[in-house]
Order: sequence, then structure tokens, then C-alpha cells
Amino acid sequence: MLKRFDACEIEKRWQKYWQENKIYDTGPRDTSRPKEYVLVELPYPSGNLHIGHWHAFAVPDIYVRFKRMSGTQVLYPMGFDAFGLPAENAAIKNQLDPKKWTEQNMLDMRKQLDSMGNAFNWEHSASTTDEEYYRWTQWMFTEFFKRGIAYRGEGQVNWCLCCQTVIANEQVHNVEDDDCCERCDSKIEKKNMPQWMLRITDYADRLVDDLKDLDWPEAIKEAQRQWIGRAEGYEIDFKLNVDDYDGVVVFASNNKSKCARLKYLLSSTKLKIDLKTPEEIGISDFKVKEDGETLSDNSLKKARTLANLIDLPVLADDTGFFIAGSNVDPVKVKRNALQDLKEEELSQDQISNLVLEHYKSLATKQGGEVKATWKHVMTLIMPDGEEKQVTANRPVILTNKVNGQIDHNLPIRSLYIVKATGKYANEQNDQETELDLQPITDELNKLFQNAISVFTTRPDTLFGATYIVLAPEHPYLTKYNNLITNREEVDIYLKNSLKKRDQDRLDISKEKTGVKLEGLSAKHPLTNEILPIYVADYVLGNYGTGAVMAVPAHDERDYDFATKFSLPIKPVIENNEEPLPFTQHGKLINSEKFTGLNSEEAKTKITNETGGKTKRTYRLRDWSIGRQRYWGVPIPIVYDPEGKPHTVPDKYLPWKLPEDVDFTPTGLPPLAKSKELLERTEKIFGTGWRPEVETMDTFVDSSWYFLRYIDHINKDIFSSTKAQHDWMPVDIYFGGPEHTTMHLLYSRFWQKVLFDMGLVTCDEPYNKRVNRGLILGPDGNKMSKSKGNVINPDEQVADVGSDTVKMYLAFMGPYEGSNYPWDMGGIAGIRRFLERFYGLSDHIKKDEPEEITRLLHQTIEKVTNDIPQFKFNTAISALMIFVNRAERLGLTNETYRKAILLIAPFAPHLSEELWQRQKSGSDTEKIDSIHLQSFPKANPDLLKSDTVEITIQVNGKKRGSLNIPRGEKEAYVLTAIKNDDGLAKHLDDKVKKVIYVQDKILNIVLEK
RNA sequence: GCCGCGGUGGCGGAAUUGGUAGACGCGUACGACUCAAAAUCGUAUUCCGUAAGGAGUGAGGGUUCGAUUCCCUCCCGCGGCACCA
Repeated sequence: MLKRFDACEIEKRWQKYWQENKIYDTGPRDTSRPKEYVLVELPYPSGNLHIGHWHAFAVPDIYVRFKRMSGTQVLYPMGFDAFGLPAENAAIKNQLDPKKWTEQNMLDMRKQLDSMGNAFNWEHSASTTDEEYYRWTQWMFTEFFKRGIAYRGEGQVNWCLCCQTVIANEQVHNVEDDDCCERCDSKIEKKNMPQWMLRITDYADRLVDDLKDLDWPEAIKEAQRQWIGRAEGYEIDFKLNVDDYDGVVVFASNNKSKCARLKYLLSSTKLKIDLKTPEEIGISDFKVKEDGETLSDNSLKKARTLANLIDLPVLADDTGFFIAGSNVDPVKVKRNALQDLKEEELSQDQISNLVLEHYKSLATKQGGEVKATWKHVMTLIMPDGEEKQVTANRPVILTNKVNGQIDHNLPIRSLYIVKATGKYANEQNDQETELDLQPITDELNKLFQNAISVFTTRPDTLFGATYIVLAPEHPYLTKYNNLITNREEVDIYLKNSLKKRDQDRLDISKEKTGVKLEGLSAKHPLTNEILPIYVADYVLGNYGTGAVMAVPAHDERDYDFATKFSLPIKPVIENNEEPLPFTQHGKLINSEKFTGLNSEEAKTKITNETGGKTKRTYRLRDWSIGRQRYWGVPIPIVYDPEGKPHTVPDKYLPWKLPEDVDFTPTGLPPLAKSKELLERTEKIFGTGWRPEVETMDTFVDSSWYFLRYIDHINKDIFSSTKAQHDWMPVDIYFGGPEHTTMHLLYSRFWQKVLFDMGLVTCDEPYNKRVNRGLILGPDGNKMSKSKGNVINPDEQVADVGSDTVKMYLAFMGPYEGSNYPWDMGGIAGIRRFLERFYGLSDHIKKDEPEEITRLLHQTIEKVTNDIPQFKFNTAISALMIFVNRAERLGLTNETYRKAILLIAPFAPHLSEELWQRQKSGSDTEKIDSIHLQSFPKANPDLLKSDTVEITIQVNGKKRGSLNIPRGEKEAYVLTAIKNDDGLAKHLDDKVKKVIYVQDKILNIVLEK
């Protein structure tokens, strides 16, 4: 029988009681219990809670409560991601202060959240708009800037006309073939402008590789992999028919041993370069003070200074180390190595020794052997100011052992010729081999040679390459502009293709276009055949090397282009003498000495023959974070009168958002209109200094909030190591699939940067990720005001109560994955069930049948197994089965108490009400909250009944079933079948075989 | 086009180390209560068939005593990537 209850009254009363008694406070970390950090994506305080918020917060609350009752110390915090466009737009529309609007919304939303009755840890909260929060966002940005992770970049950006701001690549969504803004769904344009960027591409490999150890749904991992788009291929050089440089080059340092080293390397290339130090060409007093930026910046600065003094090419060289997969900042290493010593007072050798010692101690700390990647950056500055920069990576192992002995006298210069064998090699001895030096000599060759580097995954088709294609953005188009005889035609094409990019993507026809570069051609690296060079926009400037070798016989795009321009098509791969469809692998033909090899073998053999090498390339671009809007974290940068950016020093953080701003979007950043910000900047830094006027993407704010939750009032650091040891990593992160390639990627990157800086204790922030589905309107469509199918949770709660709404959301289906339509009948069913549960006490008896006792324990078992798998729907179903039977057969008080405990995570208010009524009928005397009790444990002896129903099949078809004692043998069942008329009639004498699975099935196979 | 996930009654879904397909809820039908309706309670509810029986987990094929579950081919839906070399 149903028994109505007043959900509203019960829920308000207990919510107040819980709050007053702080029953959900986690308290300090208690190491006698396991911990679990359960995180839900922090909401934007839009001012009204929608049903999606309920799905996002109330359902995981079931898990949290269950875990707490099971003895785990669970942290379940909540906060607000309160910067962002909606506040600003609302403020513009209604002429309000976004700050006040946001603060009011947070208050309103807090009330709504309270009405959920969730077991949140409000004592661990954070709001991204708090000055004490964004102060740390800014501090991290300044640290990132100092390390070169944050930089001012130039290039094509996504501009949202509606939001009047730049957005990141991840925030561009595809709607019916249009590039649209993630926030407002309006179309975006491409635009060239300087941008604040974060070097997420430096972390591309780790962001891919580290996915494998995460307990995330495969779909999300795969989406991230695809977004990063790592491709393993090969880089092959096609020399241009242009002379190589072969004169004097000045090395931008007076470090003689380093110069000698490079000379040695140059001699091993085929170049005729004469490398000289500044002293050797008569510049005696050459020194530029290093001022704390990265080593490569410093060396480049030196080279530029030098280049201004002379009329010769200048080579800048820089060496850095990556130890144990983590980026060891050479500047920081140097600083740590020198400690309190002044660099100016030391000789080059002394510095070298100190740095070497420091590296050695790092090596020792890591067990005497350090796997590392050695990165070498070289920049060539030509007399006309053109700069070409290359980097070479290769794995090395640093060790403090040489031939088993610890070598204490290792010179620093030897470090950059460390072999992949794990031994130090000395400059003077001949342990170096060409092989070890190959990456460096390759890079040197590149700097001085005039070759087009192409990226390919199919070097096995090299002999089928009949022409070369450059992307319109390729630097050679400007570099060799004076050699191109049909310059005008090329320029028109370049202009058109750039315009095309700015236009509607829909207008791009799939028809290939391009122009041949007259006067410029390339040499096939193996046949020395002269190949024409084209510029065509089907080759992308920002992928691979921006140049491809075209193999029209085996690539569809090249085929289309070759057909259109009547270029030769030369097949070089076949399979059983059949021509192959594009992109397939097979046996090589027409490939000189490689003919007859299969594709896989040929790939490395041909690449080696050309002197090419393997190369990784990525689809991922750096994260552009500058926004030309008001309501965000000001980027803590000021520009000196020369326009050079400097970080705002720590003591001026938080670098506050000015309030004297008209933030109507005009395309000009609103902060540029603030008098106060300008005055503040000049007052602190001096006349002529200018503030940065862009604010940060709000995804920056949310990239680290989980670190602040756990230590939210710390004034000294954004999150202490102690707090992180207590709670990090996040054990389960519940959220929506829309964040797969945005927030989830950004915050992983952010965490890794902090990890490399030694500021966080783990490399990955989230152990397990659970993506929930979407709640659709009753009509099965996405809820939207225009469709009029929006379910307002407040109305639902007023109608049936918070417990019912929460339980209904949990009952719709498994939490992970699917989208579910809201069903009014369905929620009524849950309410009926809870009313039934409310009336269950009417069925309490002195004794209960064994069936009920067993069923109770089976239900405990089922619920205990299902909740950790987020299969709340089947757990609730089990509870329903129990209540249905218990109503009919009656239950003891003891069983009743356990049933209330069992339902407590699902219906926290109702169960508390029933629990408290257990106590002697007195209303005033309170006993401990049900939510502080232990979850019931199933008695294994009661899980299995003595009899089982066994299915009887004949020839695999079900013919009936029998109730037999558990554990009986085959013979017993066969006898039982013979005694059962209904079953026996299906049998004749010709039994061929009997298959018996104990307690489950018996199948009799008859001969035909 | 490539990659990932999925396809089970009128609906949401349940059941996979291969062993009674459709738990639980919704909806529907009939009955009880009622002057009546709602609410509630009871019974039924995959389809075809009066029944015996037969068919049935996107389609087709295979392995097996037995397939929603494993394998192959294909179709459809959702999501991601896409002129990415």
C-alpha cells in the first residue's frame, strides 16, 4: 500500500539538521581509512540550476554516500567557475556589474544546490573569480611565461564575430560543415593577429602516451588521441637546384670548446662552412648578459646582437636537457648549480664544472642512470636578417659511470655528445661515431643546405614521386621569391588561397588548384631526376613540413592534382601484378635496387638511403588563451617602452581586474579603455609602460581548480604538497562528454607543466573519468526553450521531492554513456516506490520467512556490487524487488532497519526520517544521522538458496524446468526428468549425448 | 573516407569467462474498490497462434549440444577526426 509523505517538509527539516550538525564535513585526512577524491565539474553560476546539474551532481552523490557508509574518507567538493562571457553579456544587456551579477547568482545557485540535499564538502570550495584564486592563476601564468610555456605568438587565429574575441582551436566546433563558436554557435573567421599561447604541443607526446595508464573510457582516450593527431612518418630532403652556402659563418659565442665541437660536426657533413668565433673575426668584447629567460632565448639574443655588428651569417647554439622524461630547464639548472655564486665572477670553465656537477647529482638521485632526451637548438641568422631555426631530439641516457667507473672529471662540453649507449664520450677520443652524431649533422645540413624537407608516411613510394608541392604558407615561397620567374601568377594564387581560408568553408570546392613555380625545381634524392615544384592549397602549412612529395600513382589527392595538371603518374607498388588502390601496401616495382621489397621493409631502407629520418608530427596546435573581453583573469604582463613583455612581479598579484571599464564589445579589448589599469602600470613600472589588456580563456581558470579545493585558504602556495599527498589524484571525475578535447586536455597539460616544475605530486590529475549522458526532453529532443520541452528541476522537486528526482535520474539507465528522455510516468513510478517504502513499516512482523532474509542479503550484495560500477538503475531495481516481496510476506524490524540503510544513499532525506523514527517514537530525541552509519554487509551464507531451478533442453530447445536441490549430479536430474510427464514426452530412446552444467542446465541431444 | 561506441518488446532498459532473452520501471488491457472518476490494489502484457506449437536480440552466414554474448560479411544510428601526405 502506498503511504503519502510530505517530501518538502521532510527534506527541509533534515537539510537544516545536516547543515547545523556539519555531518558531511570530511575533516583532516584520516590515514587509517582509504581516501577517495570524487570530483564533479564545477558549474558556471548562470543563476538557475537545470536538470543537467541534477544529473551531474545528485547521481554521483549516491556513490559518495555509499562510499562514506562503507568506511572510505570521501572528499566531494563543489565550487564555481564564475568568469566568462554569459556574465559579461548579461551585464551588457541589463547594464549591470558582472561581478555583482555573478555574486548574486552564486548565492542563488548555492540555495538551489542545497535543495538537492547532496553530501557536498562545502568546507572545501573555490570560486575562480575570487582574487585569492585568480592570484594563483596569474602566478602560474607568470611562471609559465618565464619557462617559455606561455609565449606571445603570431599567426592565424579563430575569431568569433559574435563574441568579438579569439577562441582556441578546441573551442571551434563543426556544425554542418561550418566552423562555429563553442559558446554562441555563430560562425567563426580566420584572422591573423598576435596571440598569447600556451605551448601544449610540447606535451603532445606525453598527453598521448600517458593516456594508456588512465582508467578512462576508451572513447575519450581515442578522441584525445585523434585530436592530438600524432603521426609517425619520415622526413626526406629534396635538394633545390640552388647553390648551397659555403662561406664563413660566425658562431655566436666565444666558448672555444663549443665552437670546436661544432666545427668537428660541420666537417663530418658535406658542407664547406668555415666556422669562426667572434674573436677570430676581430670582435673581441662580445658578451650579452643572460637575464633569466630560457637558454635558447639567451643564445638567440647573443646571435642577434652579433648579427647587427657584422655582415656574415651567424649561428646560435644552445644545449638543454630533458631528464627522465621531464623537462629540466637549463636556466633553472644553472641557477641551482651556481646557487649563491655570481655568474659574472666565474669563468666559463668554472660554470661548466658546476653545471656538470649538478647534472651528475641529478643523475645520482635518479639511481645513477637517467634516461633523457637531448635537445639541441640551432638558429642561423643570415646577413639579410632571415632566421632559420632547427631542433634535433635524440634519446640519451645520462649516467655517472664511464666504463663502470665513476668519472669525476667529466667536462661539461662532453655532455652534448653523450651517446645513446649511456656512456659519456670525450671530445678528444674517438668513441664518437657518425651514427651518434647523425641527428646533429642532419640538422646542420638542413641549416645550410637548400633543400625541401617533405613529410611522408610512405617513403616506399619515393620512386613514384613525380613532383613536389608546397603549402601556400611555405617559407621558401618568400625566400626564393626572386628566383621564381612567374612571380605574379604565384602571388595571385597565394593571395586567393589565403582569402579562401578566410571565407566560408562551404565554398571550398574539392577541385584541386595550384600553380607551378617556374625557375625553381628540385632533385629527386635517389634518381637525381629534376622534379617540378608546385604551390597548392591542398597541402597544409601547419602540418608536417608544409611540403609533400607527390606520388600520384598511390595517393588519391596527388592523383587528382596530377590528372588536372597532366603530370606523369608512375606506379611503384603492386600486389600479384595487380595495380593497387591508393594507399595500399605491396611489392615495389620500378624502384631500382629496391624493386622486389615489400613496402614495410622498403620504408626504412629507402629513408636511410636518402639520409632521411623518422619524424613525428601532430595535428594539435598550441592553445591560444588571450581573450579580447572583460570578465576574465587579466593576463599579468606589462610592456616596457620598447614593447617587450615582462611579467607582473609576485608582490603585485593579484593583478586586479579594473572596474572602470566600458565593456561593450567592439573588438578592442575592454581593458584597453581602463584609465586605472594604465595608471596603475605606469605608477609601478614607470612612464611609458603599458599593461596587457587581454584576459584569459576561462578554461585556464578551470585547469587547476581541483588543486585549490583541497587547500583553498592557503596564502603561501596554490596548493600545498601536504594537501596533495592527502587527496590527489582525483579518484573519480564525473562530467560531460563535451569537455573531452577541451577542459580534460587542457587540465592534463596544466598538471604536467606544474609537475615538471615540481609543484604537484602527480603527473596526471584524474585517475578515472566517467562521462554521463544527456537528459533529453519528454519528446526525445535536446531540451531547449524554443522547443518548449524544458524540465524545470525546481518544479519537479516541489512536486515529488528531491529524493524522487535524484532517484529517477539514477534509475533511467546506466550512468555512463547514453542520453535519456525525461518520462513523467517514470518519475511517478519512483515516487510510488518511495511511498511504498515509506509504508513498509506497516508490514513489520515478529518473524519473517527465510525467503525475505535471503532476499535482503541478495539485495545488499547486488546494491554493493552495482553502485561502484555506476549501475544505479539495477541497484534500484533490486531494491524494488525487495520491497515488493517484503510487502507481501512481511519483514522483521531488524530487516527493516537494514533496508533503510540500504536505501540511504539513494533517498537521503526519506531514509533519515525513517531512521530517526526507529528511536522509541519520540520526536525530540535525535539519534546519530543515518548517513554516519555503516552500510549493511551481506552474509555470504544467505546468498544462495538450497534449491535451484534448472533448465531442461532437448536438442538445445527449452522444454521446461525443474526445481532440484543445489549441487545435484546429472543422474539425479535425468531421473527427475523421467518422472516428469511434461518433460519425458520429449524423449525417446535415441539419446546421443547429455550436457549437464550443474545448477544451471541439462541439455539432451537426440539422434535424428 | 578513417577511428571509436552501439543496434534487445509500444517506451527507458535487464541478462554476456557462451547456459531459462525481456529483470525493474513506464505504457496498455482487463478485474476489484467507487454512484462515478481519479488514486490505489490485483491479473495479464515480445510477436504469430483458440491451442499444441512456432518465430524472435539490425541483416545474412559460421563455430557450438547450446549464441544477445565468439568469428566473418553487410546495413543502420551516435560520437570523434578528416585535402593530415
